[in-house]
Amino acid sequence: MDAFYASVELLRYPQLKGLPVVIGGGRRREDDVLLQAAAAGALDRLPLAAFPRLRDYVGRGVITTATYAARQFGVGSAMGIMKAARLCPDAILLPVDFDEYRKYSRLFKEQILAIAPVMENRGVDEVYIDFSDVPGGQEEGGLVLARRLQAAILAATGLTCSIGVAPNKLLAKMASEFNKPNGIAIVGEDDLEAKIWPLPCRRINGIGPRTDEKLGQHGIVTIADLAARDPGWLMEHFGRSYGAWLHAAAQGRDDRPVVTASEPVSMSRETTFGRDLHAVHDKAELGAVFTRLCEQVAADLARKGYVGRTVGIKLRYDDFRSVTRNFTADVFTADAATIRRLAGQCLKRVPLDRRLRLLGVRVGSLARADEVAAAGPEALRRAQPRHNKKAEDPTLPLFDEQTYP
DNA sequence: TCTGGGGTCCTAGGACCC
DNA sequence: TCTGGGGTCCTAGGACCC
Repeated sequence: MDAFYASVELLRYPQLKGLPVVIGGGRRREDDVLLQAAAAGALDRLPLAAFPRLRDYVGRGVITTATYAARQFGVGSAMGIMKAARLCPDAILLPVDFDEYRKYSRLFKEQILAIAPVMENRGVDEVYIDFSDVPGGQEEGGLVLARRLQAAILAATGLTCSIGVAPNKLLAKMASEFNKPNGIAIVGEDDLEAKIWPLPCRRINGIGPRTDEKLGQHGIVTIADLAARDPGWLMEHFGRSYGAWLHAAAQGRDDRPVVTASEPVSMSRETTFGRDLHAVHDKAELGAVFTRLCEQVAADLARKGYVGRTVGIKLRYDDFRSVTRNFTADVFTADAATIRRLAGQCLKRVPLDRRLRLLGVRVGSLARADEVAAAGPEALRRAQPRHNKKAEDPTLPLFDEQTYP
């Protein structure tokens, strides 16, 4: 979807069309004007002067989406809002509204599923679709079907999207970037040299800033540069597995299937504080946040019907270094108090001499709650407990009577 | 003026088992 | 006195993605 969050906001605030608008940060007191207008049902009549501006922002947020008009100023996603405010102080800043984006996410995916049922979710605004067995999917190299999808999505949501059609996911993803916004690009096996190789390596989905930097140090800038390297050399410098993948990706090779269903591996909640907190000095505040995060993860697990046996914490110090601690128990849980107690044990294993800017709680090793319950309480315990010194702590419960009363 | 939140996958080393 | 091979599970950190 094109500039998805921003485009969804423009549906509510059509008067912002064409203006530099960015989405980011949390809701602030200054944003109450938007809430009041929403309550009055007058969002589309709200005068421009009433909207919060980037220059008014105080805090630690980042930009999640910028309209194309805002991008003209060099403002882009993942950029700190304070930095963006210097580039374009007059840009309108709207708070993120995930519920609204999820609503439109469901809408556009419904449209796709009705036409092409083999669809893989890649987050709230992106999917892979297998055209292979869709009637007409091969017409004009996929162009006909792509147009049909765009039309259906626009009619149902008022939103535009960009589609890349290619023999595999790797190339389709790159192709989808070629004609944004509201574009279609078709890339075949024969187009590799002309359309893919001239691109910078960073455009490959799976090459991030770190790898790009390292490639650059070896004089590898474009995908053509990468394709020209010996696979053995790549494996030496980037590891057996990643090196082999880099080689294959540069040749446009990718045999990953379109995966239509998947189970979550973990669920987590984390928060960055308005100011850095000290473990001793701000103990009460920190403890309250910690408890709330555990309650939120527990609620997420319950709502989605999962239990987990690995509880972990993440914290980020004022110097931005992060550490994590995990603990895998013998029983599955979705209970906030149990999660809080296990996470608390994790917290004791981490140095707390610096101020903290972020705290997070995670539950992993997930299983479906109904399946675990059906297996019976005895099955909750692992048949043969692994050696895990912390798991042998006699103060820890053998059975989670909160989750399985 | 620093740098969100929610995820996945991979790696490397240690513990343990057969 | 020296020291297997294959495997699983767990932890911590890191790269990457949306």
